[in-house]
Amino acid sequence: VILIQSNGIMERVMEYTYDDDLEELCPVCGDKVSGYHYGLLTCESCKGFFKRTVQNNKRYTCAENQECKIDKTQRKRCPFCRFQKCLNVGMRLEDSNAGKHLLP
DNA sequence: CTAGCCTTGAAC
DNA sequence: GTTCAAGGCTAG
Repeated sequence: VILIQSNGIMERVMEYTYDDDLEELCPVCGDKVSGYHYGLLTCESCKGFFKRTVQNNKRYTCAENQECKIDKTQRKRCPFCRFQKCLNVGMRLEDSNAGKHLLP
């Protein structure tokens, strides 16, 4: 946790100490992030994908053992595991008051 | 179905 | 008035 103070008042709080990833890639697919989406930094693809999936109650099935490695190439092959990973990294459609900057 | 751009709303 | 993120729309 990093605290940046200015004039003795806390302005911003950084949480989540990622060690390998620089905060510029999706934790899901590894594409370039476009900003904060659903509680964390994701790319436009995952934003749209997650939206489509959750909002329309999409139902995917994994042909394998639900252990697919999700990267920029395989993410299209297994939407099920992609979605699993989205959930696993902490994406939430509504109310994801987690690692945002300062919102009520 | 995927993914980028555009639009809209809320917070600041 | 500006910025950020959610949502929508469309082309491939």
